[in-house]
Amino acid sequence: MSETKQQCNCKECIIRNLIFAHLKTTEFENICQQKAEKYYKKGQIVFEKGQPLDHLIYLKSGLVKYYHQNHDGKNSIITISVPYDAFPLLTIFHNNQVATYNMSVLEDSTLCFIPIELIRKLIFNNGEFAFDFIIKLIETSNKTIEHFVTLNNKNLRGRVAYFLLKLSDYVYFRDVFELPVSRKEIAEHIGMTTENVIRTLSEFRKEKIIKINGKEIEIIEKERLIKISQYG
Amino acid sequence: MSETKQQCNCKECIIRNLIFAHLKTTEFENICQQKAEKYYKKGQIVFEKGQPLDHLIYLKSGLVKYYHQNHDGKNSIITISVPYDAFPLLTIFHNNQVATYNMSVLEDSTLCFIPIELIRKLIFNNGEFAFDFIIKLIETSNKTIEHFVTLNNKNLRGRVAYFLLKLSDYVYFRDVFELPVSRKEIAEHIGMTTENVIRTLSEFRKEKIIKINGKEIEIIEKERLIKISQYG
DNA sequence: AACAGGTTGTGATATTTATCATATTATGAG
DNA sequence: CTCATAATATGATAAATATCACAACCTGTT
Repeated sequence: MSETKQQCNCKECIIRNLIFAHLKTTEFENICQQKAEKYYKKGQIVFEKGQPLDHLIYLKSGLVKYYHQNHDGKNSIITISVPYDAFPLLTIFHNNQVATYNMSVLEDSTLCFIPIELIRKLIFNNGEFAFDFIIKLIETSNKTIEHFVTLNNKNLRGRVAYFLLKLSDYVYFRDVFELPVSRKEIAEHIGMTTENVIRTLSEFRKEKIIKINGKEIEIIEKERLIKISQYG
Repeated sequence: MSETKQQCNCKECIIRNLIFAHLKTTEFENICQQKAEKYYKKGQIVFEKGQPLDHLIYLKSGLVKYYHQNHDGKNSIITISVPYDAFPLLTIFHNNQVATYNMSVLEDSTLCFIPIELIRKLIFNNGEFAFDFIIKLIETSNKTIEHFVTLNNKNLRGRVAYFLLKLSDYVYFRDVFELPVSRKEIAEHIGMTTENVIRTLSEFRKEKIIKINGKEIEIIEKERLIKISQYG
């Protein structure tokens, strides 16, 4: 991890439209001055369970995961989060500002750190900001809960199909992409074993639904994948 | 459902300490005047997916469930919610104020309806309220997400044990209680089939971990149940 | 180049869970 | 009260998934 020399001036930052849309100029400049932008290399850990969390950490570019580590060493990936995703809002002000799960970086990423204290003051002093913040919070937590409910109703093939479609539709916006995670991590996200994820991907390949070339996936028959995802 | 004649005067309402701790007297009186208290009988539906939701509906007494209805008619219970639980906060301001899941009443219950518009105004005008609201939101959504992650790492016996312990420790605060839900609903909450929930409860009975008398459950060997829950 | 360690891949087998069938017992409606 | 229906219960079997074993390949390091 290293702070970049050239920090963003925040003027055109996308996050501004998402949760900082209703800040006064001075408020925004204050945030921009106190923020810290940091660059993480693939695989680096941003924070771990038990660690104090006194910044709102949002993703500017790259890809990250939030995950639980279980007693027996197995992980559960709670969510894979794209730039400007609102998930980080769920990590702050929680559990006395001590992390209850881990965050690490799946692809080289730029993260923006904003002191929680600033966010707290904004909530207290700027009702419009507070409202935007609440809306985002509610949307993102319902989305995450929905994810788990959805998974619970799918079998192995359905889960793998669902995961591939999510990457295609919400992360890469195309039908050919490099898997940003290992088969093991897919398993940790959809609640299956690594072997069965590999096997299912191979099945899809044999059925000519997808092409596989190492980490590269090409979705050939999207319609069938959608069918399988819905219930297969 | 029927409105009760004698409405609560809100003076000693527990919710006041939870999310309305920092209201001015006038603000609180305003809420108290505009709220509506309603009584629901066991089994009644409070709202369904697709229905407009323009009230914050919190539970004063009784027990409720929030649940998804799947395409094939099967349900998934997202959470079972006790009085003054913060889960209702997640239901408002979401999806253009249209419900994305259902809510129904597990035991005869008294619900308090507060117009969302009042909440919105409070968020805008009272920073302390907004902050309390956000804290509760974050706590409850993390708790719900944690629930699903936890379940994913348990087998059938572990899930049933976990469910019984939750009822004992967070709902009834004792080791003897009446199950507020059918075996089918337990299955819908922990993601298993009804038959296997029944079978597992019978197993626990045969192993003298619990006693079963219809809906009444008595936990005899709590330590073993905890062990099974942790990983059985 | 050689090695260690992790990832991917596949088959055989064991285990877990779901499904189907059927009986018994509650519960609610009329 | 009586019937219909749902809930509980249990066994037999089928299906899904996990586990174990092993090989091939890739990647980074010395």
